Amino acid sequence: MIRKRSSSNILPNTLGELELLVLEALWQQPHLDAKMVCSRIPSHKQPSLNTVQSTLERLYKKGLVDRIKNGHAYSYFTSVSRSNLLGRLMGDVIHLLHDGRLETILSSFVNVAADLDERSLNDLEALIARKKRELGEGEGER
Amino acid sequence: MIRKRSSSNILPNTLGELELLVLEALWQQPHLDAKMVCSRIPSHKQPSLNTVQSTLERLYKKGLVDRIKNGHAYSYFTSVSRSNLLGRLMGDVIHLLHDGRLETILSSFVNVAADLDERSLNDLEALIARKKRELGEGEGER
DNA sequence: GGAAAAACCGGGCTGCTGTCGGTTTTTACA
DNA sequence: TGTAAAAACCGACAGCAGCCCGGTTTTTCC
Repeated sequence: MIRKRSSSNILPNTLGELELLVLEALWQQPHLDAKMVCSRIPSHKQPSLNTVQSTLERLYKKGLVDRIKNGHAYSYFTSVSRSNLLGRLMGDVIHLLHDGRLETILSSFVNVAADLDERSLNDLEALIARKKRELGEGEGER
Repeated sequence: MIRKRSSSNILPNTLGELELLVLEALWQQPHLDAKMVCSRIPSHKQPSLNTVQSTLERLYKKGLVDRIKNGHAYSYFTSVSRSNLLGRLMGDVIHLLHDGRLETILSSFVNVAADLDERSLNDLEALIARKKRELGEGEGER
């Protein structure tokens, strides 16, 4: 019997359902204390205050929220923006599965974006154009 | 005590480390039996044959690999391409975190792609152009 | 100093993956 | 055809992460 290492989800620390709801609440309205966060969870899945506190604690340890003592209670706020987190998770997924060929990544993304209408594609083009400009200016950086 | 629902990772069925290694092996060389898959796992984390079999079974239930009886043993092969899976996972992440504004999604992605050089951006542009053309043709569909 | 509120601690439960051992079924071959 | 090897199948346990909360301690604020 060896039975040494175990588990290990390849995307480290994926989000749980409640964790997401909590983040959602804090993105919508930063600087809430645990009680406030709790009251902003959709009523049909209202957990207890303690549960919310556990969750906030875990998010804090993960670095997704930060907090400051505000009088008697902690005041929580997200330390990453929504698009920031989205980018991070996409980065994880990509890193996990890319095979070195950019084509793979790009076409996957464009297919994901396939549901999007034409305007979205235009938006994407605009963003790319901007990125290219930045790339051109900043040359030797990074 | 209520203690009803529990857990629920918001991204359902994320991949484990071994699962990924197995998929990797099958992408590289489809139609392997369990033994073959096992032998293609990097030696520093060689699991037992049974472990690999369990993993294949789980991947099968998840619909990520398929198999056919080939003589005495099953022959396994992936039922999703790498870029397909990548797209699916990205879709999950996006679905999880998008806020309705496309800008959020797109800018996240482009930032992820920030590491990419100019040629990548050109590739992406080309893909978008193609997508737009498809969109133009297929009009009233979907 | 005492009550109320918040933080903290610890523990139970679930679901998922990794890890196999042991048993049954199938195959192949002598 | 009978038997040994190989593969599938079954079931079990460990570990971890997330959910869920009751109870205790600490802090605050009159």
